[in-house]
Amino acid sequence: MVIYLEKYVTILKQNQLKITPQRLAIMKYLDENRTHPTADRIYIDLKEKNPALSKTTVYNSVETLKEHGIIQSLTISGSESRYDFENKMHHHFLCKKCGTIIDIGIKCPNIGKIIESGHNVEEVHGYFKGICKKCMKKGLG
Amino acid sequence: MVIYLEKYVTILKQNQLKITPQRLAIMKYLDENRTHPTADRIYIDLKEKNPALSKTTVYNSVETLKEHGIIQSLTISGSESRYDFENKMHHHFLCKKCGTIIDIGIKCPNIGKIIESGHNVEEVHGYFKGICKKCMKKGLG
DNA sequence: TACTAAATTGTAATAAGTATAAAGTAGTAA
DNA sequence: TTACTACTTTATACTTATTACAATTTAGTA
Repeated sequence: MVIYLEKYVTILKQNQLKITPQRLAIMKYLDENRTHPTADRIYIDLKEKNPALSKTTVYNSVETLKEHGIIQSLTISGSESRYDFENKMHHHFLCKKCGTIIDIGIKCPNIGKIIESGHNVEEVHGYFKGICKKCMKKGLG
Repeated sequence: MVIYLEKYVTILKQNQLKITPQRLAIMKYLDENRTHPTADRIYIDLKEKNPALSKTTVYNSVETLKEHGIIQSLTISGSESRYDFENKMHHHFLCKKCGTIIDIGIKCPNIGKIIESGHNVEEVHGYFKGICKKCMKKGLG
């Protein structure tokens, strides 16, 4: 059992963060659920096995993980933040029909230009919105 | 006086939208203030000259203008939507120090790939975050 | 085993945005 | 010009995401 959490323990140690069951559970959840969940979704799902979990802890934890570059957050849907265990640069596609957020494995080739112009770029977010392939096939587009 | 609003009247007519003083004021404000204001900012500034203005009207109006492609909205800062009279595709840079949102006049060259993969792309948003040129020069980076 | 700083928890507060219903107004047609 | 109707505006109440805060608990260390 513990062996499966080794991965997350290592990551927390590398970042000099305290190893708490809540952080481990959140990291495991995000690693295994690459659906870009909201803080509320994480909370509801993890509360099942850990009824003592507080929503504030979820917010605190994702904030900490984000600050250390362990996870990243998206604001694609506008109304709430979503979290992604993948920390390499990639883009996202939001389907307006089914709400699914799909990972788009491309890099932005424009960053160089922006850096050249004098800005210091720390984060890059590429969001596409429309109707996804599946919904198009169903004739929902 | 009226002559200056002609531009916005024409746009509303082209979109078969009713011409109301509130919509004209909001369009004029967004056209003249390319600072990507929030709904609240628009409301506060326009309320000065039109104390009867309602915040709901601002939300309703920007939503309508957005649906018709007259303006676009950004979710770069996470906590609230911002509005942009410019409706051509361009990207944005948010400075984490001074909060300024700078227009980046580049196009995303990746859209073709996403369309090829079967998705129907309706919106493209490119967000960069970091420290802007001005703040870097001030040594705030 | 005991200590301390950091993390967790529950509650309360804030802020952005939405729902609703009444009142007002723009566009149209007689 | 008038009257009509659908759409718009307004004010208020409500919802939802997130943050603030203070008390309690716990991880890491000596």
